[in-house]
Amino acid sequence: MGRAPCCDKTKVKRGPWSPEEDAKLRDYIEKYGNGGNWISLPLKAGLRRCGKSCRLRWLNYLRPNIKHGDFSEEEDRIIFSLFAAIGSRWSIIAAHLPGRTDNDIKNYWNTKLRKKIMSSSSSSSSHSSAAMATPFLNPNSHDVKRPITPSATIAPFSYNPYVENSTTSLISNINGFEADDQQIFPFFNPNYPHDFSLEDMSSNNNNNISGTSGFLLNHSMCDHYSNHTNFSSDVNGKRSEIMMKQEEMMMIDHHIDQMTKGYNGDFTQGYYNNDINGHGDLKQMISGTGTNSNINMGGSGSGSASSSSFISNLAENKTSSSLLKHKCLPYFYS
DNA sequence: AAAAAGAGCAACCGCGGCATC
DNA sequence: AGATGCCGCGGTTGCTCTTTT
Repeated sequence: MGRAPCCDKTKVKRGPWSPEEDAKLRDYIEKYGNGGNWISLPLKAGLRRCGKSCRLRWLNYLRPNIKHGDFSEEEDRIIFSLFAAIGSRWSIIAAHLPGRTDNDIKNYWNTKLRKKIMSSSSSSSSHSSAAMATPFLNPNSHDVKRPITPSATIAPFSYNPYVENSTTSLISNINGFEADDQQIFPFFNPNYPHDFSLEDMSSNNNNNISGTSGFLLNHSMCDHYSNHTNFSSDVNGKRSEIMMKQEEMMMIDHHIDQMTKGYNGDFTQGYYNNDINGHGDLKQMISGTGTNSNINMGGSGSGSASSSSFISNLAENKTSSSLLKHKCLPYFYS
């Protein structure tokens, strides 16, 4: 006994949308929105279409700021990296590519990128972004563990104290990796003989990971740092790994350093801001509460320090137990 | 020039999860 | 607590256009 159909298929039009239908749908949504109910929308908008079809048409084609056309190399790189990290969760990947839809990315992957990977994986020792994603193409691989799906671990939209918007953050979704380090590491980093720290990168000028965007922190590291702050890998009772950009690691490092040295005042003055770290996760990641506790860099407080001086200032404050010295997995996206 | 094969992509389908009753 | 309805997602289909034979 299956689910009842969402609409009467014999009474709705199917197949390609005409310009007239597009105009009706666009006009209606621009005036009234979808009213929180796609099923009833077609009737109100004067369309003989299934509500799901309307939703799809709007989200994938008519919505403002949709980007059509060729993907850039940077977008390729982001897709490869995220695919390597989280697999075929297209909506999450799409959230990191403004203007691109999950459907677009999925199609692009199936028609272009997968072939690119196949050719890349056949060449033996590639360190390319494409090669990083190859493990997913071989589900029987003994070397690689796929992350189990979020639905099997935690609800995808359940509260996550590390993020302000759980629906769009990669960090929230990386919680799907409910596995231990030994499983995660070879999966995520199949092309590197060992893992790297941020310090390795700066001191050795290690070209192998030039272009990396950040690191995957395993839950052991998160647990370690939970001694200093509320920064912890425990989310809703589930252990999880966290992806962080280099500057985010530096900021947390500095925060911990200050606390270790006895500073226990309010970390309210912002050198945290979106301009620097690119997304809004860090604030709650550091504070654990989502209320205040931003890090105080100790500068003028303008919050507008340039990213480079800001990072170098932070790097000078590294402690011996620095986060920056931990071996982590490099990852590659914007 | 015509047929076949391949590529690209919009749209459909059904399932899982969440919200509500 | 269970039933129901809706949304969102990922896999798949099938149409159209292009390339190859």
